[in-house]
Amino acid sequence: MDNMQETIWDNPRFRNWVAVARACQAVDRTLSQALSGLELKTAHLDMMMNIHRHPGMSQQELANKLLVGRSNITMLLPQMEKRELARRVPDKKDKRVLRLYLTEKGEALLQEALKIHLALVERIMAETPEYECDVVGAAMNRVVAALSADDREFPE
Amino acid sequence: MDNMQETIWDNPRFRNWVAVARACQAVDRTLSQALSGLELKTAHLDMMMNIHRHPGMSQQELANKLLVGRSNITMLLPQMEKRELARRVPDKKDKRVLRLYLTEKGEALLQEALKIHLALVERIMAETPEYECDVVGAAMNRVVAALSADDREFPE
DNA sequence: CCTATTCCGTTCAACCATGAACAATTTAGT
DNA sequence: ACTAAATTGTTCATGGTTGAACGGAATAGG
Repeated sequence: MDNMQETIWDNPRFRNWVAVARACQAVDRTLSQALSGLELKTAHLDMMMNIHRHPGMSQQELANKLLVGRSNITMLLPQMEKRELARRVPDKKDKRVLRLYLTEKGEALLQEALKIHLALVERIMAETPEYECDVVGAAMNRVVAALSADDREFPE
Repeated sequence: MDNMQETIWDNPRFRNWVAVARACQAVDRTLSQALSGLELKTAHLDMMMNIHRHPGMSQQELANKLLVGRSNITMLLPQMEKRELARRVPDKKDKRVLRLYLTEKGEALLQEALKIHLALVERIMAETPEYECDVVGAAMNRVVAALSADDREFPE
């Protein structure tokens, strides 16, 4: 009768999601170590990846994409500006917003970091055939969609 | 010619892994909010899940499973002891180790938290057929295996 | 038996992330 | 035009996480 509490571990969706969370944490930790040679934190890399993909985005838009608070962006940006990896340009139309761009130095460092990141991803996915990777990615996109449906709009 | 820098986004493994990391972060954030009603943090839930599955484990073993430092366990445990959710029992054989157990109150709270967690997982996985969930879980287990192969032993 | 090494848990200082409160600016309602 | 509400970025106090250094305890090798 007490096996009711055990039932949850036999639930396929639950057990498999736990595997996802576990893998994600392990990869994050490994990536952090791999990036230490570039004096780069994963938070900075995530920012640079998004600014690279969407030049001129505001801090608010960046915070939404990274799923963090605006204050987080405010705290992290000065470090990147001092290293001359990114710039904040005031918007002409709206004097409240600052638009973000990567410098040449930032783009160069991003490429180095992406090489490391790509190498790690290919190592952990080496045993997984490409069509299975697509199945995984599609499932994860549905996860994000399911959450953004209720929570709020989720721009892409 | 500058499309070389874009190539990485076209890499299936990289793009799909980014989706995994994104989904994981979104779910973590949503779960944190969902657990706030129980006055419970995800870190505490992870600890309780592992202690429930492996009663009598040491703090060191717990830290290894959670992929965190030992100090993290030391900082978190007193809060749970004050709430009478867990106990630390000195080992008779080895006076260095403290063995961890959940109290009745802890087990009860864990069941409540797992209901919330399960409901969330089933919501985000609702659109994904069960056999695809297994594909995802198997791929993630290979990820952990690939990392633990080089880094260190990874007990399960 | 004695010493060196290893292991477990703790402490502490430094670093990060978070969310509420705030000033400046824009937008909406009337 | 004018006030009220909403938006953007910043500041700050709080709490969480980390890694190095430490003391106590067990183990290995003479």
